[in-house]
Amino acid sequence: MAGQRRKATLADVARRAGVSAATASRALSSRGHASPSARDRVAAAARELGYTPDPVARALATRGGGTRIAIAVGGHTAHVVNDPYVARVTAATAVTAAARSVGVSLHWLPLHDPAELVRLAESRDVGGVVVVNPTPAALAAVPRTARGRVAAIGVGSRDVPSFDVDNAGGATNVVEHLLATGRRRIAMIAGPSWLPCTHRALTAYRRAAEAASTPPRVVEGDFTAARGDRAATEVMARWPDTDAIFALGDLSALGALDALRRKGIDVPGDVAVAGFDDLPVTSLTHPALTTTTHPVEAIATAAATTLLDRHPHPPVTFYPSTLIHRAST
Amino acid sequence: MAGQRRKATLADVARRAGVSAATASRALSSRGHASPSARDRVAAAARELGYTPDPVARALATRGGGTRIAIAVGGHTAHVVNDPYVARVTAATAVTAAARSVGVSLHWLPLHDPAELVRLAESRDVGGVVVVNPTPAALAAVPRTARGRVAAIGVGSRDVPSFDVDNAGGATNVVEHLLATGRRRIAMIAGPSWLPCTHRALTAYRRAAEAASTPPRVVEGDFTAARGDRAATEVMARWPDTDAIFALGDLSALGALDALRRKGIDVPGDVAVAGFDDLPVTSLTHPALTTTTHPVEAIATAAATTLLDRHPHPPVTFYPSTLIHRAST
DNA sequence: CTGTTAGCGCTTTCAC
DNA sequence: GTGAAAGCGCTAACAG
Repeated sequence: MAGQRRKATLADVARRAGVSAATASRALSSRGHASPSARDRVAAAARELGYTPDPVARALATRGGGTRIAIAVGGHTAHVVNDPYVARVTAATAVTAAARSVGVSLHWLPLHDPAELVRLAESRDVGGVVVVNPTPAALAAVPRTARGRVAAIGVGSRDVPSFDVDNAGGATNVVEHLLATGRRRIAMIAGPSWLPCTHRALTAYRRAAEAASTPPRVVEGDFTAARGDRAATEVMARWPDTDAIFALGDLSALGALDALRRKGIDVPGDVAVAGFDDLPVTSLTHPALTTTTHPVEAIATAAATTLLDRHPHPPVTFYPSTLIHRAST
Repeated sequence: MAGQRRKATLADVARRAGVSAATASRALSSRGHASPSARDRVAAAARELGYTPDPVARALATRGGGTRIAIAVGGHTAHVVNDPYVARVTAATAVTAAARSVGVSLHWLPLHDPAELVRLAESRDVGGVVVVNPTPAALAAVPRTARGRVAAIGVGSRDVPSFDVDNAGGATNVVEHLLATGRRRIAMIAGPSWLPCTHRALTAYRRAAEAASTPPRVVEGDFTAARGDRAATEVMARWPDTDAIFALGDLSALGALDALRRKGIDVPGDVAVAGFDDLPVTSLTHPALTTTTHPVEAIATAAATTLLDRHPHPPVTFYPSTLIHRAST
C-alpha cells in the first residue's frame, strides 16, 4: 500500500538509473537508440519506482498522440448516440482505448453539417475519430491532413479505411436460407435509404431473389420496431401471398413479428421472419428469431487499434455475418 | 474551410487582444478576475481566431483535471465489461464527457483485487472514476486522497457518493402491483448475493410479502437468461402453487418466461411474470413483459458530472424506479 | 487588475 | 550512445 508519496516521474527514474532524462525516455519508449546496459538500468529503476509515464505530458510533448479517440455517429438527430448498437461500439472501443491510457468520447455527427467531423479530427487532443454510419458526403469533408486519423464503421472513402460487416454476404445467406427452406415470395424491410452501408444488403437480396426468379418486394425501414411493425403490415397488404419477411435490423424484425401475430398470421407456418444484426435477446423471443450475428466488438476494436497504433490500414476490411437459424424460419 | 494554418494558441489570442497570456487565460477560464474590457477583447480575439483551449496542456498545467474518466466495473471475470447495461452507462458517460473534451475508458474491477481501483484513481490522467456494481470491500480500498474523484453507481461509502436506482421502492412497486392484481404466492429470482445493491430489492420484497402474509420464496439468480430459466424451474418444483414470479433483471425474467412456456404454464393466466431493469426490447416479447424502467442515462450523467465539475456531492442520490404494466402480469 | 516568471512531465533536436 | 537545453500550451504564484 505505497500510495502515499507523489507519483514517480521520469526524472526520478533517470536519477535512480544514473542517466539523464533524455536517455531514460529513449530507453523506455524504445524509440531512438539506447545502450543495452542503460536500457536495463532504466527498466529496473522504473519497475522499482512503479513508474508509469504520464500520458498527458507525453501527448503534449509529442503534439499528436491524442488523449482520446472520438466516436462520431452519423444521423439526423442527436438521438442516434443512444442507440444500443452504438453503445456496444462505444464500450468495446473504451476497453481497447483503456489499454493505452486513452479515453473515448461520443458525439453526434449531424449529416447536414459534416464540419463537426473536421473539428473533431483536428482537435489536438483527439488521437483519432471512428465514424459510425458514415455517408460519402460526410467523409468527403475529411481533410487530407487527417489521413490515418479517421476510420469508418460502415462505408469508407479513399482517405478513410472501412471496417464493416459483410452485409452482402450476410443478406445472401439469409435469402438462400429462406429459399432452401421452401420460401419463394420473400419481402424485405430495408434500412434507411440515406445509409449507404445497407445498400449492399439490399442489392444482395435483389440479386438472390432474381436468381430464384422471385420478384423483389421491398419496403423501406429505419431499424426501429415501430417501423418494422408498419412495414410488415404494408407488405402483407401489398403482397398478401408473401411467405417470408427479411428485416434489416432485429428490432424491425421483432416489430414485424408483432404485426403478424396481431393479424393471426402464423410464424413460421404462414410466413417466416428473419432479422439481421444480432440483438442480444433475439434468442429469447417467441418464436426465437432467425438472424445473423456480427462481430461488433471485433470491428470496433480493429478500428480503434488502427487509429491508436497508427497502423497502415487496408482500405476496407469485411467481417463475416453468420446465420443463426432459430424457430422463426 | 480555414483549416490550413496551424491551430491558434493562447499566445496568439493574447497577442491579438493586446494582453498577456496570463490575462487571456484568466479572461477565458473566468477564474481569477479580469477587467470587463480585457475580457471582451480576449473573447473577440478568441472568436476571430477560432481558438479552442488545448485540453491536454490544460490538464498538464493544472495537474489534476484529468483527460479521461474511468469506468470500473466490479465483477468476478473480465467479461463484465461486455454487459449491455454497462454499455449504456459507458455511452451516456462518453456523451457527458465529450462536452468537456474528455474521454472515457472502461475497465474490469476484479473484486478480489480492489487495488486496480486505487491505481485508476491515482493515475494523473484520470479525472475521476465511476465504479459500477461496487462492493463495500472494493470501496474500502479507496484512499482518502481520492475523495471527490470516485463515484459509485450502486452502493457508496463514506468517501464515495452513490448514485443509484431506488431498488427498494421499485421492488415494492412490483410486489404491490402483483398483490393488487390478486397474486398471493409470489416468488423472487434475486440477484447475485455478492452484489449489495440488490439486497435492498430483496429486503423490500421480503417486507412486502410479509405484510401480505405470503411467505417469501427466494431463489438466487445472476441476471442471466439461462439462470432465470433454471431458477423458474426450481421455483415451480419447490412451490408448485406459485402464482407470480418476480425476477431481478429482465433477462432472467425472459428466461423464466421461456421455462414456463415449455412447461405449458400460461402467462399470465397461471403465473404472472415481472422483470426489473428496463431492457429496451421487453415491450416486444410475447407476452410483453411487465417491468420497471430506470433512468440509467441520467444516473450515469449525474455521476460523471459530479466528477467532472468537482461538485460537492450529496452522499447518496436515489433515482426512481417506475413500473411499466404490460401483458405478462 | 495585469504582466512576469516558472514550471507541469515528457520528447526531441543538437552537439559532444 | 548520451546529456544539455529547448520547448509542447497552458495555469499558477508573485510582484507591480
